[in-house]
Amino acid sequence: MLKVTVNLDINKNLYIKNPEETELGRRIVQHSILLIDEVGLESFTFKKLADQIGSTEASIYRYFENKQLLFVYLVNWYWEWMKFRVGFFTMNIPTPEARLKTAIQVMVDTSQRSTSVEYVDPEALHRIMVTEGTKAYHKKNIDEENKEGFFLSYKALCRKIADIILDIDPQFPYPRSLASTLLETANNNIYFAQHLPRLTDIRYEKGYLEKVMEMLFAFAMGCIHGAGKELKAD
Amino acid sequence: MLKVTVNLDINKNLYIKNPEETELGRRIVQHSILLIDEVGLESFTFKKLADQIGSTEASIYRYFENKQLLFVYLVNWYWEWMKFRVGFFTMNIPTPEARLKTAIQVMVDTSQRSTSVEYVDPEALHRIMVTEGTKAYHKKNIDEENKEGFFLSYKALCRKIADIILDIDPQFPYPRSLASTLLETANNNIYFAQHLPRLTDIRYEKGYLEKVMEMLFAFAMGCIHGAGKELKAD
DNA sequence: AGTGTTATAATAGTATAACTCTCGAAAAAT
DNA sequence: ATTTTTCGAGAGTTATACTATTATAACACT
Repeated sequence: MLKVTVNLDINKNLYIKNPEETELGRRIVQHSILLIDEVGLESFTFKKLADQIGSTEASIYRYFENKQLLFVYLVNWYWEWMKFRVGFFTMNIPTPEARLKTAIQVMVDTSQRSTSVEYVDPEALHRIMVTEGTKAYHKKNIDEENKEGFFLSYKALCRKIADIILDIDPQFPYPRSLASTLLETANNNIYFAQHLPRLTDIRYEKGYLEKVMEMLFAFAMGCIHGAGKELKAD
Repeated sequence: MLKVTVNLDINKNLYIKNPEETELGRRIVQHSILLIDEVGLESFTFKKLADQIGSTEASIYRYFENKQLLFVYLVNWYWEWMKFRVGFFTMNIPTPEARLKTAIQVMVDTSQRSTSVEYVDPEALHRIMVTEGTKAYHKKNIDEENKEGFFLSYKALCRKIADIILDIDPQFPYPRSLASTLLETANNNIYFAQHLPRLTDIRYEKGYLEKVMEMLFAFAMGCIHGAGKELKAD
C-alpha cells in the first residue's frame, strides 16, 4: 500500500503559532477534534482541552487566538483534506460522470478510501463537520474573516467539484451552486438520517451512506441534464 | 386588502411563560429579533436585550430558559409563518408545478406577498434565518430537543413541500430530501451571494432573488424528472 | 561551556456572560 | 378590598474567555 504524506497548507492567519510544528501544537489539534466530537462545540472550552492534554489554557492561547478560530482551522483542515481526496481519487478516471460519482463517494464516505493522517482522526473530524461545520462560516463577522482568506479552501473545493460538473456539461449555468449544494446536502442528509429522519428519505441503517451517494448523484445528474432542457424549453 | 390575523402556535416547551400573552413578552420577541439581526447570535445577550427594552435580565428569564431556547422559539416562529404562507399562497393553484414554483417564491422572497404580523419584523427574522438558522438544529443535544418536539414545525413545513413534489411525481423517491434541500439551498444561496460569492452562481445585484428562485425551480424539476429516468435506466 | 532564545507549565487576575434569588411595588384578577 | 400575578431592582454565584507574569527546561549558537 502506498503511503502518502499529505501536505495540507492552511491559512497562516488562522493560528498564532503553527500547531503542525510542535508536539504540543499537534496534541492541541488532535485532542480538540476528539473533545469537540465528544462534547460539542458549545461546551468545548480551552480549559477542558488543556486539562485533557495536561497543559494549560495560556499555552493553547499561544497557538490559537480563540475557540472560534481554532474551529475554523479544523474546518479548513477538513476542506483541504477533502480537496486532496477528491483530486487524488478522481485523477485517472476518464469520464466526467464517473469522476462526479467518485467525488460524491469521497465526500460522503470518509472511512472508505481512507487517507490516514498521523495525528488527526478523520472520522471524528467528519462527524464534527456534519453536525457543526456550517457554524464556521455562518456568523455576523463573515465578511472580515472572508477578507482574511479563511474560506479559500472551501471555495477551492467547491470549484474542484464545479469543474467536474462543467466537464459533464460546459453549458450548465449553475456549476458552483450545484457543487456547494452537493457538499451541504451530503452532510445534511447524513445528519438528518441520524437525528431528524423526517427531513430526509434516507433511513439510518446499514449501508445508508451508499443511499446518500446514490441520491446525490441522481440529484446532480437530474440538475445538470434537466437545467439544460428547461432553458431550451423557455 | 384582506387583513389576516395569523395564529401561529409554537411548542409550549420552548418558553416558560407564553410571550404572546403579555406586552413585555411581545417586546422580548420583537426586540430579540432586531437585536440578533443587528449584532448576531453570538454577541446577543439577555443583558443587552434587557437594556434595549428597558427591562432586566431576570424578567426575560421568566419567559425563556436561555438564549438558545429563545432562538429556537424564533426559528419556530419563522417555520410556522413560512408554513402558513406556503399553504396560503399555493391554495388555489391548480397544477402542482405552479404550486412548487409559488412555494419556492414564498420561501425565497419574504418581502413580496407580505403577510405582516404585528410585533414581528419578518424581514429581519428572515435575515436571521439566512445567516444563523441552522444553528437551531445543529447541536450536540439535538436528540433531546427533538424528543421535546422543538422541530415539528420544520418537519411539517418540509412535508408540505414534499407533498407538492409528490403531486408532480408520486413515484419520486426523494420528496423529503428534495424539500429540505430546497429550503436549505434557498437560504444558502442568498447567504453565499451576499458573503461568499464563489460558492454560488447567483450574483448579488438587483433582482437576485428572482435568479435564486429560477435556479431552485430548475434544480427541483431536474431532480424530479431526472431521478425517474435514472432509475429506469438502471 | 556559556549565553541567548524559545517553549511551556504554573499561577494569578480581570471582564463578562449566564444564570439564580430575594424583595418590594404596581397592576390585574377575584 | 384583598389576593395573586407581574415585573423592576439589586445582589450574588459560577463559568468562560481571556491577559499577564514568572520560573524552568530544552535547544541553538558560538
